[in-house]
Amino acid sequence: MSGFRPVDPKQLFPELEQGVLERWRERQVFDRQLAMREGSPLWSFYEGPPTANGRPGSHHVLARVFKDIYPRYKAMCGHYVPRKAGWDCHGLPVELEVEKELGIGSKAEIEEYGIAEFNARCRDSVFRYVEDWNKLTERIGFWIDLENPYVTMDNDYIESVWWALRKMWDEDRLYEGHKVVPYCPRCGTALSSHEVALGYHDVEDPSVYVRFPLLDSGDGESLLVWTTTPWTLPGNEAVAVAPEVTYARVRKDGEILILAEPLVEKVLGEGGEIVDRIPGSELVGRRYRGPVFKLSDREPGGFPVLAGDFVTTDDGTGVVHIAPAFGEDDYAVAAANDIFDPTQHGTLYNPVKLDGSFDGRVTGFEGRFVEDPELTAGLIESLRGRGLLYREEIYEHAYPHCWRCDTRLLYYAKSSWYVATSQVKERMLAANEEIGWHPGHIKDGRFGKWLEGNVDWALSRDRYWGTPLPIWECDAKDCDQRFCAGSLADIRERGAEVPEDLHRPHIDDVVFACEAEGCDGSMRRVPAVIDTWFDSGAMPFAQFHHPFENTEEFERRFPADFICEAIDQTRGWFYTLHAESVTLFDQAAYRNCVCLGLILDPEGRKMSKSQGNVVEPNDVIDRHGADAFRWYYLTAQQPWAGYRFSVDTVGEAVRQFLLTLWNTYSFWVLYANTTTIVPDLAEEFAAAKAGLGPEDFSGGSISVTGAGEPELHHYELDRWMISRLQDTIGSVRADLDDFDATSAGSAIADFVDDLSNWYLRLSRRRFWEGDFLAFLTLRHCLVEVSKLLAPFTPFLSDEIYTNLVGGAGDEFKDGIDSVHLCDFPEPDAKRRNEELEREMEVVRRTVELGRAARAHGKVKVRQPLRKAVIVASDDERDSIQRLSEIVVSELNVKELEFVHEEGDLVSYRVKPNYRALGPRFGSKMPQAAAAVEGLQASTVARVLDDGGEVGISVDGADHSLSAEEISLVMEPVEGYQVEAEAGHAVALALELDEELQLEGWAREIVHAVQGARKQAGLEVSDRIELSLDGDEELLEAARAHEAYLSEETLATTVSYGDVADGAQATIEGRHLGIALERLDDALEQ
RNA sequence: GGGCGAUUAGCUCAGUUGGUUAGAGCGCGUCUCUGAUAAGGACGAGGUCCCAGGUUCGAGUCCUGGAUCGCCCA
Repeated sequence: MSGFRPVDPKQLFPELEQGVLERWRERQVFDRQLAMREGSPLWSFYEGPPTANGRPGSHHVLARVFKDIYPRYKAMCGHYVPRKAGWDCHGLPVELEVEKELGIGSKAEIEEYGIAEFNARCRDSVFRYVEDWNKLTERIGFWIDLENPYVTMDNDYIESVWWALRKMWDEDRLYEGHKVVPYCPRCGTALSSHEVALGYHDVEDPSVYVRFPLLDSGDGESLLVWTTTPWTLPGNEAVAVAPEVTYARVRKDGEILILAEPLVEKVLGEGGEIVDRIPGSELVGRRYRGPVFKLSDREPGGFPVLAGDFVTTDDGTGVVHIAPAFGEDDYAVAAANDIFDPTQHGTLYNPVKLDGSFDGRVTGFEGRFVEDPELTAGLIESLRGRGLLYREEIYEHAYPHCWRCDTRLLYYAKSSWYVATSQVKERMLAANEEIGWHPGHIKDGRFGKWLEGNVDWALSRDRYWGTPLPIWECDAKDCDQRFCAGSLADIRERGAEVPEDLHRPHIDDVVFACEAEGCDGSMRRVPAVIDTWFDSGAMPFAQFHHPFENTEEFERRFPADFICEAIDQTRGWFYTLHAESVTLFDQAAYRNCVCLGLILDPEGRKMSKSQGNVVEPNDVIDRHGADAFRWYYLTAQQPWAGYRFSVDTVGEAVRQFLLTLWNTYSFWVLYANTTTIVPDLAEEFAAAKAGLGPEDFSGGSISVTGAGEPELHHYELDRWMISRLQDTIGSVRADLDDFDATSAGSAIADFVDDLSNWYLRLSRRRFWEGDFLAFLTLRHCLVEVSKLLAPFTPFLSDEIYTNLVGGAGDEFKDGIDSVHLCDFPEPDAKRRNEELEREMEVVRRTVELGRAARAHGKVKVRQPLRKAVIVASDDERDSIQRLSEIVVSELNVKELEFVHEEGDLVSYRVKPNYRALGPRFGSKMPQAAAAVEGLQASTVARVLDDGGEVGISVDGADHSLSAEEISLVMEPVEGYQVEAEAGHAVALALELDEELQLEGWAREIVHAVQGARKQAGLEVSDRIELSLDGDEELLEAARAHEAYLSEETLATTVSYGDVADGAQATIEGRHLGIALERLDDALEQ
């Protein structure tokens, strides 16, 4: 092998990623991954279609990162994971964009402009930013098939949607209802409940208390009525009271007001006198003077008081004004009391036109828009002028607005087409039980509760750019013939031409003769389009044009194994998929759903354009790279918790993890490239000696070595690292199987930290000495980590993999030239050694304590010390002794001494093991604990050591305790310079003799010379001629350790006392002059 | 008004069936290491685990009530 691509330790990741992207394109890695897994068990992913008529933002990156990681993981685990992109095309947002461009704002203007041209513009605008989307998608490494996306406006897609509607029609699940619905007067269309849910804002409305004078009452009594929507008063036709509630006749300021008794004080305040109490039922049937406002077609007269079970005394007055056209309860109670006939058109009194303005009947307010504050003021003024206004106040409440155009919604009686989802509510709830929600509380919480409150889906929209509702009605007066098309063939069968474009207005031109007996009417399409959400919920089958073709493909991929969107889709896509799937196929559409939280700015505010706190994804990527962006999202916290996010927080993710990994990798490559190549034989020999065969190392195509042969304790370090790798692989798999990228990521980060800051730091010397086993171990770990990381950070991991396995010459023995074509690592129990991992933990803790002791004793690590005295239990002592070389060299001491019996350094303390004893002693635990702590520690130690049991007495009863129930803790005796934590301590012998002193100075000199080498710009492998001058004590130290000095600094000769001009150093106040010359230079002279 | 979630160090977050010294990273201060060096390590300061009750031998963890924030609904 011809070495490895040199690695720049200061590599800019965004640049690197461009190169990797290029390589993926050239080698067609994504296509090959798919091809390679074809025929394997399919793992199905559904892409929730975004709309490409806006630019993608950071929150889209979040979704796309999580949509990417699990499919990548499953593909590496051996599944075939096709990933089909999709685009959501229809709907109001698109229409609104076009309206804005055209400078128009009403349906009348659209129709004047022409539906054909309008929809053509919608079609064009849908993909306006698709290039931005495609670029960003590629740039962040989201692997999805953008070449063959499903497109909800395609005829094939529409035909599948029609098929679904026809199926529902055949099952009597599609019906026309006349209902009071939330209605946007600007958009001219009703909204479904999940759309309404999107648009609640807090608003301050004028609320009014209005007198409704009762007829037939001698002394001027009035019902007191409260409303927050004065514009509905012209539509008033009745009031409702709660029959069970007691109402009060209250005299105040010379008039009598009637309202619910519990509300008297709240509404009227002090000074009212209750003159009489009457049950609500007695009010029913009385009449008041109406209408409230002058109407050109209504004579003044008596309007009725009705009983309404929806009337409460929570707020208002307990007397509810009834405007049948403007409220669901109003409509129902009025219909029930024969105020109008719901089956007869025109009997419902509705003085508001579809555009939200009063019609000509509202005298004095004709043509005024009902939500206009000035109109409201005018209405209130009129009430005041006629002495009907009792009080006016500001009422703050949440009121629904149109989720797109922000117009206040009206509740308005309209006819609309519905899907009877409430019929399948129980089945939806049952299917929900099968879904794995992440986080889990969505199932019974937000989603489950939403399903329990299910109401029928208002499907139709009186708009233009959407899937046309495929229902035709006969236009003859008395004919109720209707027809729902479930395919293009259905239309052709009736002798009509199918237009090339199924959208309006072309489909509106499709007219058939009525098929009813003796009817000569024409069948015309109901002009509505359907809720866009129905389109996206239809994607499981419509993306394949099922059932007209690809039915097998649909069946293979249904239901999805995994979907993922932001949590706001609970009532959006998560619901529409579920509702359609249960209605059509009686099962859930997805098996697992990951919900993502919101993206907030660093102050915790929602990111929005108007606040100016939006982070542009490309800014993040240009600065830190896509992997950093991905890594941040994947590991910063549980994704559903939301993110406090800025360009800088992503930078932290880079420094902490990616750079650590990169440094480790670049270290390996640096030394691998400066090391000579030797036969594979030696490599195998060494590996065998370490208990590891060549099969234990991935790749296998490299051979590196040098002069050094590993020492025994190095094998332990290698084995430890390999064992930690198995552990990490196991937990990463478990976490990813559980859709927990966060935990998986932190397991990898922990491993890389161990690799870099323990394994590598302790092994550096082995690398510059050319210890092949160290090279193999580190390389193996890096290669395996690159596989673990491939779903997380696909760029960096592929860069590392291709270089370490393929080398500079791209020589891939097995043809696998990308990490993304690899199998995901599997843990190998044989190579796991938990005992060793525990031992290493003890060693690391000991070293940490020793370092702390040095810091406190103010002795540099470079200064060797005679010994470290370690307090440890027997087990721990064994561990430390087995790995004593590590401790000795890390602490830079000559020897270790162990203390495990009571003595100068340590005393025992006996502690109860609460976890073990708690269940046994229960409420007697405090006494038992006291008894244990009162035991003679050294005796207990001896007895337990011999495998015996210790007796205690609690409340007169004797108990014997085993070793597991008692902790023996060693504690350092006070008064010594030691570092201690629970049960462990390390003390250092701080006295220096001459030998130690000289050795310490020698190391200082090496350090100074290394600094000079570096300053002179030498390569790490350059040999030098070295001259030293200065303090005699230092020179003596240099002479005493000359071999060590030359070896460390690669000095072929060392001379003394003739340094004219060189580097200057000061060691503990003593002067040292250093001159060095690179050997080649020296030879040339 | 209802539902769901959150509240742990200055900041961002962990905290595994309840078990007796509550952790990490960043930031700050003091050292240190250095043939990975715009990194690494040690030490230190910094916590009424939102509050109040309760259950328990024992509560950051379980229960009840409340506060604040967020989301969702009405």
